[in-house]
Amino acid sequence: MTVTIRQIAEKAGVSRGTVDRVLNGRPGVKPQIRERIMAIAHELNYVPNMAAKALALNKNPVKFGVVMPPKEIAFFGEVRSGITAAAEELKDFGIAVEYRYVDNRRPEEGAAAIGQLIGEGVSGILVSLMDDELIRARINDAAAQGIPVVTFNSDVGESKRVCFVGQDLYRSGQIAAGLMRRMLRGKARVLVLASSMSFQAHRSRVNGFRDVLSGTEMEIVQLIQSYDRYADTHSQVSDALARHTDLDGIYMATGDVAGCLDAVMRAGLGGKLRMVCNDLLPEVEQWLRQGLIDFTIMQNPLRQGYTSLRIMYDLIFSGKRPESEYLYTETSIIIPECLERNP
Amino acid sequence: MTVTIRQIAEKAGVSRGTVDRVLNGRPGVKPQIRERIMAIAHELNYVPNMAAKALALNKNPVKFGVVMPPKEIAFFGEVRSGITAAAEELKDFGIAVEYRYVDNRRPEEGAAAIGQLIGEGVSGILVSLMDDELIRARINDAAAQGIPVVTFNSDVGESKRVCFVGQDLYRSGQIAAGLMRRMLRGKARVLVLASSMSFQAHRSRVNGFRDVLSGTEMEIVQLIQSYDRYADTHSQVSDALARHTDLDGIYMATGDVAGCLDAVMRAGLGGKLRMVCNDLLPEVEQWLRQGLIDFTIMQNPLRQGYTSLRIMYDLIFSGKRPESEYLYTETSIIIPECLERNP
DNA sequence: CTGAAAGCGCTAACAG
DNA sequence: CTGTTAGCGCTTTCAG
Repeated sequence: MTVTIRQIAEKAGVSRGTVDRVLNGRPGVKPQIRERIMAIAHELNYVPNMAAKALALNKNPVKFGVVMPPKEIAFFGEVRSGITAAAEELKDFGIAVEYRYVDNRRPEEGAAAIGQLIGEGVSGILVSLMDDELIRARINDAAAQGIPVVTFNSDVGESKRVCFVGQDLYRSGQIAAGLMRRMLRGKARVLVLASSMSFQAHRSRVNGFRDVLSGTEMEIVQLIQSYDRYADTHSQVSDALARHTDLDGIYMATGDVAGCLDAVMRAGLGGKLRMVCNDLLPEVEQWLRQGLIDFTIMQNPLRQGYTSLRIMYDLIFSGKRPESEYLYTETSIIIPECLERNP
Repeated sequence: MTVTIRQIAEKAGVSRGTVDRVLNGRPGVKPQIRERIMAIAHELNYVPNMAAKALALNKNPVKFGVVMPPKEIAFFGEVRSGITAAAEELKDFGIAVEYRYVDNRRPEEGAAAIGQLIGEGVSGILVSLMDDELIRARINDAAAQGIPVVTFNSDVGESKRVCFVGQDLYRSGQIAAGLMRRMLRGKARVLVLASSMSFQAHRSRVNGFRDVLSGTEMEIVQLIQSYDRYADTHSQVSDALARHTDLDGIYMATGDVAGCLDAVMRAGLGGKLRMVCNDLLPEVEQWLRQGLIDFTIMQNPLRQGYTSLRIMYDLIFSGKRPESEYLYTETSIIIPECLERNP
């Protein structure tokens, strides 16, 4: 029924060892034989048996490296749980995972970590780091040595990574707009808050939001960039609230949610404006429950972690390349009723 | 590092074969020895190696049975995809899956299918059938013979199934109420549509909805039960619309969405009432896009299928019982912006 | 009731 | 460059 390496060997008139070499791209086989074996494998529709592979690899498991921000940051803790969940499932299947936690504000740290992992002979690397020249260079180094890299949660654009696993930011902007529309029917005026439009990643959400609203009577009265700084956010939002007294809602695409909310409260507008933000930081959960924020749009950090490791596993063990360069994890709409713990 | 069956054997002064018998509850070992081996296994913290198990089982894989409505029903097609996805991942790990598609309106068919699978010697059964006495009896038969049963998507209450994998219906009702509140602030009057309140499953959603609204100024003006019949739904909703001219929204907990929507359209109220329903049938997708329905609350059929098979696998292969009797899959809030296929 | 041995499909180390 | 061999940890005969 299922075709094995041995059958290929017999049909090709060579030994299992040789077939193994060919199938795993190891050196030291005459090109002719190599081709013949490949042809036969193809013809017979050979699919390697994972269990057997795993068992044989048991002694020196394949090592994967992970470089990410410290797991103490709540969000990344979740991501890591996803990775460990996948690792747990695959524990018996010949893999080991090596984590490196780095300060994401210091690209040289991340780059160094990647370099180290390459040195240690890992077979693949998962990377969640800022989009920086140093990082990109190391990713390309790895790729050049045949070590696949998968970026997760935040992509490193233009690099030679195999794929990116994370949120579709543009879509999350679209969804935010859809929610606003459903709350504010017809003519309405909204404020948009972003940390900075100069990064592609930050722009995407705003673009998604804008594109959906462009077909409606709703209007974006102002776009605030406050670089994630509380004081900056607070003062800019306060100004905007004073200027646009007829405001109906605020979309916090990125940036400091606390600064924005405090400004709204101080202006005595708590609960009067429709507010949509992203992710589920503890403060946000509070505000959601209090009705100060209406919706938050969430990434699924757990699945981001889980998926990235599985992708890497499938890539290394079955040579299965991901279906697309961008693997978007679901983004979900959250209201407090989603969070209740029911009996 | 990792402890093997052989180490246990050595420590106990018996052969690997005996240890295997004990660890897998096979008969034919003296109670004393059995206990001693168990003790040592415990002490050494033995965890079986899945890959090895799988490989050894390769010749006669463990068979799982699945009894469910025909996969031609869109929803169940999705569920099945989840099951096959899990089966695919586990293909090399010593399992095979046998499907039986039955007409869910005829419990005797389902019961017969379960009986057959038991006869064929499956090691576990996944069941998605109506909550009926015949089904319950067969599930209990299986359980009595030591064959674990997992129900998915729709539970069979009071049966000896190991656990249920599916949606938290009460919560989906809560979420619906939460969405209504966000669209209709303050005083508002809503209609609730259900197919029948005499089944626990159908009641749950309505209860969740009602419980959330009970703390607010919103009011349920009427609860319609129309038993999933189009004509019935259409006429009852039409009547209700005529009677309650100040209606603000409709929650379709279960029941015939088409009948309800047609009545609303005919009354000239298309787009004027806030509407929330469940699941994503093709018609619903249409109406969502047209703005006739505001939100739909979705189960994740794919994950329901995937999870049930994994649960069964873990149960059989590692003896790991699920954490709870109820394994709820995420329920997500859908607006058309969630469905756009972006470039 | 228990032990010994063969084998699941693949890899790796050592010979040739 | 290629073949041979000895496992990986567990299950499953077949003897005893």
